Amino acid sequence: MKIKQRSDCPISSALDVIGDKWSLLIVRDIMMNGKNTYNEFLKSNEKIATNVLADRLSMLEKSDIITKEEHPESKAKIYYKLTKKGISLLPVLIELILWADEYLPVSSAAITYGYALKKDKEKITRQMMRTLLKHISDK
Amino acid sequence: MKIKQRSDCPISSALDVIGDKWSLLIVRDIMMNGKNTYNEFLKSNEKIATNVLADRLSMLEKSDIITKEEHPESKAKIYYKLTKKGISLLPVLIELILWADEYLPVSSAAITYGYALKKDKEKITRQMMRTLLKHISDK
DNA sequence: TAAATTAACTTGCAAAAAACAAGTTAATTT
DNA sequence: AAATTAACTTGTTTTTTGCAAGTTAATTTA
Repeated sequence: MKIKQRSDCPISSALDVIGDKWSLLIVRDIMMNGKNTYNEFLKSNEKIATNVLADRLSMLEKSDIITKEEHPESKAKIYYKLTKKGISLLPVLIELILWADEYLPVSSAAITYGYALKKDKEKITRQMMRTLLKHISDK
Repeated sequence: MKIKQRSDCPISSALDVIGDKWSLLIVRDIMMNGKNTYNEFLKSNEKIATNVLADRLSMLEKSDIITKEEHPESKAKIYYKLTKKGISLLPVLIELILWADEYLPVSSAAITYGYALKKDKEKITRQMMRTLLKHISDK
C-alpha cells in the first residue's frame, strides 16, 4: 500500500498521511493514554478492527510517525513509540480538542480538560512536548 | 447518511465529523482560496469526485460547519459559506500547515508561507479569524 | 427565441477500503 | 505440557470511493 499525494498543498499533503478516522487515534493513544502495544490499541473505546490497526501501524511507520522497538518487558510484545515527527502532531491534536470541546458533545472529563487547555494552551503544549521529546532517540 | 460517534473522546468526536480526506479541503477552499460554489470546489487540484463532493457538502451542512445561501450573482449557483463553527477550524488547519511544512514535501510557495506563519502564528491566526468572522451572520 | 452552456446534482457500476469473524505463530504463563 | 497472550493474517461481507454518464433548472449565446 502506498500513499498518493493528491497535490502539493500542505493541508492536502498532511491529510494524505493522517487524514483518516484512525491514524490520529493511534497517535493520541501513544501520546496521551500511555499505550504502546498492539493489544492496548485494540482495547481503545473506538474499537478499531485488527486488520485496520495492522495497516495503520505499518502506514504510520512508513511515514516515520511511529517506530517499532523491542518491548522492555517481553519479547512477545512490540513497543510502538512516536518519532519527533509524530510528537510534532501534538499541536494538531490540541486544536482538535479545543474545537471539539467548544462545538461537539464530549465527556465532562474532556470539558474540564478543555477548560484548562484553553486557559494555558501554550504552556501546556510546551510542557507536554518537552516531556514527550525526553524519551526519544531520533531528535 | 449519519455520523456515528465512536466514543466521547474529543479527538475521536472531531474525527467523526472532519476526519476524512476531503472535508477539511472544502473548508480550506472556502477559508483560504476564495471558493464558494460546487464547481469551484470541483476544480481544485485534488480532484474530488462529484458524488463525494455532494455527500461531503451535505455532511458539512448537517454538522453546521457550512451553510447554503443564494448566490449574489446568479440563481443557478449556490453560495456555500462557513459558519462560526467552520471558521473555528482555522487553528487546526494552521497547525496542519505548520506540521506539513516541517515534515512533508510541499510546494515552495507553501514553504514561504510556512515561514511567515511559524514566526507570527498567533497574530496571523487572530487576523484571519477576525476577517472571516466579519462576513458571517451566525456569530 | 431556440440552442448551447453552465451549475448543481443524481445514478449506476467497478474498485478499493473497512468491518467482522476466524485462524496462525511465537512467546509467555500456568 | 497445556493454556493464554501478543501480534498479526486470511477470507468474506458491507461500505465507501472513483469514474462515467445522465438529469434539471438557470443562464448565456447565436
